[in-house]
Amino acid sequence: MKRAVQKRTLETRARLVAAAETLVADKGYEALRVEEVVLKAGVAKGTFFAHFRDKEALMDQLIGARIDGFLDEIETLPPPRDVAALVAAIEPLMRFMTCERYVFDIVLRHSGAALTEEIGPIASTFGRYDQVVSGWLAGSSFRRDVSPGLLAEGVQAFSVQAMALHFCALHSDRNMTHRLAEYLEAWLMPKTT
Amino acid sequence: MKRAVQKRTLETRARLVAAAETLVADKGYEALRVEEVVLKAGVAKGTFFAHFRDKEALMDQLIGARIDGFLDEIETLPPPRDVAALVAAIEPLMRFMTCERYVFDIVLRHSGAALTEEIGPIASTFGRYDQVVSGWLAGSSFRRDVSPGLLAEGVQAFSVQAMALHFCALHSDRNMTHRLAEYLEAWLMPKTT
Amino acid sequence: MKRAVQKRTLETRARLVAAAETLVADKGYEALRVEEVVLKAGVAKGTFFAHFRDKEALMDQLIGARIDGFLDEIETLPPPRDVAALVAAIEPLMRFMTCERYVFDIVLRHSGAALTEEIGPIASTFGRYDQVVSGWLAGSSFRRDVSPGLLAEGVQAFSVQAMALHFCALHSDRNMTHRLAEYLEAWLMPKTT
Amino acid sequence: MKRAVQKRTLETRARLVAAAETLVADKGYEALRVEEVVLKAGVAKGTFFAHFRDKEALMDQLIGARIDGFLDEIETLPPPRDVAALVAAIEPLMRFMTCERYVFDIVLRHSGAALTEEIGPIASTFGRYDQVVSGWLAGSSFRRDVSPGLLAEGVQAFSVQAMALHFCALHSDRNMTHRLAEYLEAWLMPKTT
DNA sequence: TATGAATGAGCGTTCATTCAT
DNA sequence: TATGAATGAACGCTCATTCAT
Repeated sequence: MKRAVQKRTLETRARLVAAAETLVADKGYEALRVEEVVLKAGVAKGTFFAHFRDKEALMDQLIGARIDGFLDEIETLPPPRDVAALVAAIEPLMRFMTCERYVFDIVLRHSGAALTEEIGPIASTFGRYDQVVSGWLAGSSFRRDVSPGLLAEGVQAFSVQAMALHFCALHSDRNMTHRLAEYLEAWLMPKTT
Repeated sequence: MKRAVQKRTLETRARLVAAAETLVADKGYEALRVEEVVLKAGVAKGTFFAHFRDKEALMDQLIGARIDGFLDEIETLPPPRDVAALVAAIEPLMRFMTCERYVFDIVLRHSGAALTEEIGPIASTFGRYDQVVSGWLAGSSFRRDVSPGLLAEGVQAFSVQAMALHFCALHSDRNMTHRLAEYLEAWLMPKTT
Repeated sequence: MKRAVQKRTLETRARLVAAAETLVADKGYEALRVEEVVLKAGVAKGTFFAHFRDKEALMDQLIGARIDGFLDEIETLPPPRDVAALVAAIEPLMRFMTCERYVFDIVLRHSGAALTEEIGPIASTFGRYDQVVSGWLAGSSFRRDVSPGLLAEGVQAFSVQAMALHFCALHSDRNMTHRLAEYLEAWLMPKTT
Repeated sequence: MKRAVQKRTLETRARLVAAAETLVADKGYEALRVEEVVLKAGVAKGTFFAHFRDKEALMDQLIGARIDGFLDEIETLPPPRDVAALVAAIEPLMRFMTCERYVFDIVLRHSGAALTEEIGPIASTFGRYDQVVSGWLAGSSFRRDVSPGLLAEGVQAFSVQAMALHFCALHSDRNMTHRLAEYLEAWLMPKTT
């Protein structure tokens, strides 16, 4: 009995998410309006707020799902052997995160939450991300004098830095990944001197 | 004649800034309202926008000035010999930048602008910051296999990471600097492998 | 200079009130929607709330103005010589106040506020009302063993009672005034023990 | 079989009422939410509306029961000999009715319903109240030139007036009863002139 | 009877920004 | 430059009530 009810709930929630995704695909994340979402989903406004604490919660859900998709993709890849491969693996995800300044801001705002108790969709992806990268770095030819976990955190820090600069400098596509590559070369490679 | 006008202009601007600073000291940055600023400064709302492109421009001014103050302090310090000293030197600045999530967000938003043409107060401070840190790292016992400029960018990336996590994890004061120290140990020390 | 600005303000306010009055004439007070008012007045929603604290404040204004109109009428009348004349004088006002349950409720809610500092339009009319009735009762053949002011308060109390019952009992028009007449006969006439 | 069902029905209803009373004792009448009632009672929202036509019906029930309690108390009293005694007898009831503006509004809304067919709990209490007061006034030294029934209605009218003013004027406790005493002195006492 | 997800209209609010004077 | 009324698009929220199961 409880199941049946939950089913309806899940359906409604799915309808809201689907409607939102359609709208995002059309106009982007920043332009998303709660009004339009409920209209397209064919539900009442109150229903929206019964499912999502606020608009930001929907964004968390939406963006988190997208990131998870990229991580699924990334997890299928073999551990990168060098920085170039690592950057290439991460690139699609970074490109998504920087598709809109608005998206990047949201991601950043949730980036550290992984350490808190109330973990939302985006925050969870950071956990996955760390695990994946840590795994790669654990059994690799990369630097080994520090723990893979710390290395992974550094990769995250440099990724964020590269993405942040992406919004300021001349927006050539190459810059972001090139900059990241340069960072990681210095961060991950065993001492060559 | 021109001078007289400029003088009045500067006075008005100064009055606005002073009013804003008083309000910030009282309620913090996020709670600052243009309404209150013009009220306290004794000018009309329209006047505000004759002096500042938008509210963000005032924030830029306000926060930039504070950061510059910290940098003045930092520049008087002798080059740090180890990571601990480096972290200690940076700490007051980091503490200010994380006094409010809102402030941190603004700082981040302007952090990369240094590479752009239109450089605002906050962006300028990043330039100064980079120079100071680069200078420190240039003639030091820290890692030398990469350029001081790149090293400085790394210090910035890790600082941001540490500050970002500060807002999520359990907010003990120690965490932020400890985490940064750990990062920088791995980033700045000559690799021993 | 200040005057010119105030003029615009007053015009806008007048436009809002006029729009509201048109809508009320059409659909009644309860059906009044802020949305429709601003639409008809051709102003932004924010403007409405810059002029009226909330919807209730507009209602206060609207209903207060109507009551004032009735009081203007009442003031032109000669002091009533008997209860029948008194009731007849008051009747149009009572009829307005009971035109909608919603209106009566608002009037009641503001009825006693005359004694407070923050006196709104409706509350002010109660002051006028009291003065008018007191004046009538002062030099009259009505009961004189209590002050005219107290007598007037009693008239108010019985009017309210009659109106309140109007909404419950069988809604014949005669009831309200008849009941009031009966009350006032007992309240105002010299006691004959 | 029917009995068993009725029993369960009554139990559920009692649970709802008990839950509501607890909540009211805690936060007052106005803050009562159906949501919280069903939560505390451990039933579904729909169940609430299977037992009460609407929220107002529960309020009617709740407040009516309280008033009945006061009337029980009042009925044990000997007929008051003077206005002071009468006011003292009524005072606890008036104090309850003015414990919240919200309560007073509800009471008022139901006050005249006694004359209608569909008599709810609160309306019934007004019937009792009228009977009690009429009884007191019937065989008393109070005014006798008008019927006890009419006198009782006047007492009601003045009580309402006193209570209404209680919400506006300076909220000293004395005002309400003092004002009522003054009213009733003029309303109930035989002509003294 | 019981369930509880869904309804839904509308209010209040926000506040940086604009523009006619 | 200065003025300050007006803008305006959403968001959040409310919460009693309904209805399909």
